[in-house]
Amino acid sequence: MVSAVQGAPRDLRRRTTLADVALAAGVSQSTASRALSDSPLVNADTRRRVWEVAGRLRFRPNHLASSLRRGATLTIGLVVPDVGNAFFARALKAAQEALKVGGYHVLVIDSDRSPEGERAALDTMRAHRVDGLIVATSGGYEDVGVPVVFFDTVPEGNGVSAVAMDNAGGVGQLVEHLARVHGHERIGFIGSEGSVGRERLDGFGSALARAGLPARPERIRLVDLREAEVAARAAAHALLALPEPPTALVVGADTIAAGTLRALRDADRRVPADVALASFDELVMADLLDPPVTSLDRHDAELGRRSAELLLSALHDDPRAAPEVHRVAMALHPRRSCGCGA
Amino acid sequence: MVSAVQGAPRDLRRRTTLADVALAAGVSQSTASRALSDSPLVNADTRRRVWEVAGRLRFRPNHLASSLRRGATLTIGLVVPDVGNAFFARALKAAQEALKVGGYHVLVIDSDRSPEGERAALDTMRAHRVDGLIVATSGGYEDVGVPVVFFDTVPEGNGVSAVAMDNAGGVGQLVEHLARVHGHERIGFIGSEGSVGRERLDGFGSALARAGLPARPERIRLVDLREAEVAARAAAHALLALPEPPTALVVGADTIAAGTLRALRDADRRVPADVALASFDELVMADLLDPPVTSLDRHDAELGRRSAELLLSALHDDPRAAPEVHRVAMALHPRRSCGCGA
DNA sequence: CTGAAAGCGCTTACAG
DNA sequence: CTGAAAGCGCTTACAG
Repeated sequence: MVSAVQGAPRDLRRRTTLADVALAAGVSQSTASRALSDSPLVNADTRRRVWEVAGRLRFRPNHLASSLRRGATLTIGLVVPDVGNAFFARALKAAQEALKVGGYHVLVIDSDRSPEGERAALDTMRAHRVDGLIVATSGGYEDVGVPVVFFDTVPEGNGVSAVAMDNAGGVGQLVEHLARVHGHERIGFIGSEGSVGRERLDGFGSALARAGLPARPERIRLVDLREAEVAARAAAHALLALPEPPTALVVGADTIAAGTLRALRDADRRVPADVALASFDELVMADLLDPPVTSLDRHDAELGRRSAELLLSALHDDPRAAPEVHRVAMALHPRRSCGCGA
Repeated sequence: MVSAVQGAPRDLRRRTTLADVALAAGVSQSTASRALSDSPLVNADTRRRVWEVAGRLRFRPNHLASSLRRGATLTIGLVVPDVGNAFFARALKAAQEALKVGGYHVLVIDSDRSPEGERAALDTMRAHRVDGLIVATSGGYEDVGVPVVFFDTVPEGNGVSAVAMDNAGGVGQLVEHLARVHGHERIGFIGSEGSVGRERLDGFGSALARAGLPARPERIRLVDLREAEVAARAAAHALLALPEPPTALVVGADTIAAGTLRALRDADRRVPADVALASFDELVMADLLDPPVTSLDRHDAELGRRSAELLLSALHDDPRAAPEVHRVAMALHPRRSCGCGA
């Protein structure tokens, strides 16, 4: 049976409360509470009886009341730049699964990739008295007074726990592959703004240097991730219009790769024959694209899961445990777009 | 500045409470409360003073306490089969945005596509005293006693509000296009289990009949969405191995399309020359696939947004308003995989 | 316009 | 092992 939106008047069908259970079980509210929390302080028969009555009356303890009283909500706040994005959606899913094991639930708020949005999200988290936070920051982070684990980004400062990809190392692998294996010397880069983008950009610079290639500022473009596909398309067109256009492109995100592929198609450039392409993020269904796009392996779920685990250990084990920064190593997955394969 | 995971001992840095604000502002707690809720019952000067003090002390009202007292949490529960899935992730994002306007926050729980997971999710929602629910059911729904809007699925029974795609009509368009425009007579179907899958399957049957084509049970396969890509690949192989294999395939989801494309590639079938393909859901970056896949347009965000709006109106306007079922009409987006285009 | 007091539904010292 | 009572931090009749 399914409830109508109209439902019954709130007042009549009062929810059953602990007092109701205690009354029906013929014990005090204290005892009922202890019985239901499986306290050893309660007689086995009493416990059984209380549980039985609670079941019969369909008692669901009011989480608000118990949280208020105990000063803990068993709720974790997750702040992400964009829940609709595949990376964050999958990380969320994995974090949620890991937190469920510890009995925690998740309040997710989307910061919309803006510092103000993030501050508003953190405000709400504070009002909801979350026990801990997992934050992929867009630059608006401020202390909420509960344990935090950052993910995706690693903010500057000490005493911070974080789980992030090895951004610089990952981009390095892409550049190295294009340079060493495929002999490219004019490599362009389309990246993103923000701290993750900056790490990837830095990685690009260092990798060029290591490969003995000149750094040419005009071959670098940064886009706003809020409009990545469109902006990347424009950026790619700009790179193709250079007097000496790049023969290979490294792009800093899957959405940027999509925009870039469209630009290459607009401009009738074959990939990889005319321009090679390698993307940091693996594209969804990368193997089915035309051409399949070379990228680093994804670690969406792993990042989510590990952040959750780190937070759980901060919450449970030793609250003063040394903060840890985990960098997830990235592995290259060559496909046709860089020039590999058939 | 960024907080360490260790943080300060909970006991010392007590959060500032309404009583603190009242004390510092030299008013009673009642007046402080009224001032902060912008009640007209309070003197303008008093109000200003209280606000000023609250700001200075960085007062954040405890949402648990006010929810407990007022009997409303301003929180909406969203139950989805799989938050990591693009459709649900985007619908979630849109629902969240629409609910934010009404001052509501969202507690999301993943049911993992199982009735038990859904029941557990609903139990948690009840414990958290959400004010309303948006549910994409996996078959475990039971009344929680708050207004509900279903989305994606339309449960049987009266008095239910729901927003869903026109599943039967959508599949009908795909079949009709393959039959009428491209002349296919042997059309296979790979769909999914569950109520949405059933509607799409039914739509397939009716559309075949309308097109005057025979219904051949062996040309139909249903897969479990929890392993859609793998299962669809196997199902497609099975269809290709039939004595009279289909010359065109209609698939009931984007993930099924992905598995099917891989099977066609395994079997060296060209698309659309050997086998045409049309998918219900648009694939991510559909235009960049090899080949671009014909599908219906996506309405992820629209479904999320409209569910949220329906719930808001049930919550605010008239609690006894007649339940509404919205069916979103689907539009065909022909691409190369069905035989259209260059 | 303001304040003292009750109460939302729990949990947990405290006293037996 | 059990119960009476206090209290978590708010909001809101009720009385002035």
